[in-house]
Amino acid sequence: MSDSANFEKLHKGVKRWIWNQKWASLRDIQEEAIVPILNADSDVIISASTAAGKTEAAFLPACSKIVDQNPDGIGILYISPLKALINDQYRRLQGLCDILDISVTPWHGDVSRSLKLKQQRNPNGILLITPESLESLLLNQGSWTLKAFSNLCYIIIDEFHEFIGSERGCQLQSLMHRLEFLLQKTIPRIALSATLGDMEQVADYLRPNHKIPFKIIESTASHSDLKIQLRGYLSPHEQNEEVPSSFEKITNDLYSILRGKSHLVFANSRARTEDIAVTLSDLCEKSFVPNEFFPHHGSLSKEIRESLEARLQKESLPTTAVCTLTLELGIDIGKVTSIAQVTAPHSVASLRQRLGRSGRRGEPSILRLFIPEQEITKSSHLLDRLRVHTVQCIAMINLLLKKWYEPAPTNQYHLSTLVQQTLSLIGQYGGVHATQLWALLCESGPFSSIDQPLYVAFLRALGEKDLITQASDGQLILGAKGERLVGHYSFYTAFKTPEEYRLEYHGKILGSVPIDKPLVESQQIVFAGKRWEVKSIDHEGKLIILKKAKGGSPPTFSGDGLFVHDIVRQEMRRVYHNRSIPIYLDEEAKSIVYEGFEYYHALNLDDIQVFQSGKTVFIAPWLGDQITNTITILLKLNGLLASCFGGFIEITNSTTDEVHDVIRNIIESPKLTATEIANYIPDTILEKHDYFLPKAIRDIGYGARSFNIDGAYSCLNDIAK
DNA sequence: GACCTGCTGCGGATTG
Repeated sequence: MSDSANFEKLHKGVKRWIWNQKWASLRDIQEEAIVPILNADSDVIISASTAAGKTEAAFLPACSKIVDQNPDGIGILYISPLKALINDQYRRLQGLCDILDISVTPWHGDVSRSLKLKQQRNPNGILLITPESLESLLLNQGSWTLKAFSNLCYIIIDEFHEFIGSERGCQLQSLMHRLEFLLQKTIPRIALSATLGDMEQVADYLRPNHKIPFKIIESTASHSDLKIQLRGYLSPHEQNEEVPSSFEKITNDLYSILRGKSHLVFANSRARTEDIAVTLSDLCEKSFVPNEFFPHHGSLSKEIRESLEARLQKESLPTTAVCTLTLELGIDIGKVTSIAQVTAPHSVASLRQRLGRSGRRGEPSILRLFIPEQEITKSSHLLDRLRVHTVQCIAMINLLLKKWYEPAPTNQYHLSTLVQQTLSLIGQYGGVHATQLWALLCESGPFSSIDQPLYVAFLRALGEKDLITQASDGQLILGAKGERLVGHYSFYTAFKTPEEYRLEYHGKILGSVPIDKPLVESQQIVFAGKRWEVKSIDHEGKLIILKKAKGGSPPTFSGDGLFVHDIVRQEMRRVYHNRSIPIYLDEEAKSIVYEGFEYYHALNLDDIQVFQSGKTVFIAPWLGDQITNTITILLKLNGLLASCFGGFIEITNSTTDEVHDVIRNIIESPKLTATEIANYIPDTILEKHDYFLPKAIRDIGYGARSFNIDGAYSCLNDIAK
């Protein structure tokens, strides 16, 4: 530790723990974090990849501080998006905290009541909690919370990037703000984040009102080397027995490439995840070898997922997890040999996170993309001919190498979360004046897009639904319906979850399927990587009993669309324009992408954005889904039969002349606002509590989230020129 | 073409 300038500033117990670890030196982020955290006069953002020692960078100085000051009550509040991560960190912090004689308490829905009671009687040390459990503490135990946290020194937020831009992130911002208001002091926030994009934006999200300064600590340690291969697979036009489909070719290749070592296969959807896992497991059975391919996604039971995570962690048996974004998050599964991505990734940021899972000590990260495309026939669609899936992958890899990542959406209203936070505050204090609510939540809090008149209309709407009511002294209190809503445990989450049926075999729950995509008796399905038949359905108890079977395909899961960003589509256009074929393409992918380039230039898409094919007119904005959707709706409102897919707008039964006329008409007419466009959308209920709001208010949030007016008009202006 | 996260308080039975 002789090269460390700040090591001596740590508490002697902390230094003893570091010596016990036999570390040769502190990592760069750990060294740099010591002074700003000990000073405790600013927020700190520690940004580094997985396994770079972020946890220690935050806790070594933070623990030094609370041991030195020895405050009554809880000294450090750690907030995590995952219960599993709290359990991991609880184990990791034991050794350090034993030496320092400070207690660590995990606090989430699965933690036993006895452990919580112990902490409630004698609050102290470090508390590890989820946002939902913190919500419950503020709402139900306001006075205990005030006492327990009165000497709080730090709030540490793990996996902070997971929160940015979401309803849950907005809830977290509000909870931290409410806690500071309750304690009447500012608590330094320490955010641990992956290196994804603009760190100034991260700081802005960490403390939107900028009450104290922030310090950004980014790891300079470079990522390990990266090896990429993009493999193309053509699906034959006509399905027959002799020619294998691209799915068969992909699963055969996955089997031969991956078997024998440990890997992650990202397949983008739960249905495809199940399909691939069961096909690979069938291949093992056919070859009389033990199965080593297992699915992992959010609809599988906790037991099934945890046993797979444990098998990966143990590293004693070769194990490949075919997974959705569940294994992209920070659960500790060790490193795998390689990553396989089947079909194009949704975002550059998620591709980066997935890559971070591969590359054992000193080994390079290995990424193989398996991208299917359709064989071209006379009737092939424009998107197939342009080979957009393959080109999207190339564009995303280009951006990944440039270290560009999708920024989080800003200026969202999060009205549903505002319903939750308003009710929670009223529940916490018993009665609150409207002006106090607005001052806390909107003026100084995270809902800064909401001005006073809008909030008054919003409160009136809650009153009409009997969620709140006004007492004789003018204070707002919970209405009968509000009491019921706030009193139920489902109130603590900011996000909506659909109703589900549980799937059971031999008394064991395997997982769940959404209720709006029902299964029928004797239907054969694939689930948890195995084949089943539905034996019986108990609609009352929402339970489906399974028996073993031989056939079947995965059930339908529900989900929303995901937006591709403007920069990705612009990079795709650059790829077409340059016609450069990357060296990491295999022969099939090369010829596929070559076909796409030829078609792009045959249509002269470098110069033309509107073109006709038969009775259909296409528009190629080369922009993200948000702007493309906005333009599509503007065209529809002007009488065209427009729809969009994959970044292209398709107008049936029209001509380029007619489309140009309509575009001219749109840009010469008064510009519509996002809210005005949302007025035309019949169903704008998206988030958990949207149902309580009148359409006029809901549309404000919906419009801001779904449309980009300036982007759409500027694109239409370009086309008109 | 479509991802993920999370949750209380109480009654009653059982055990030491």
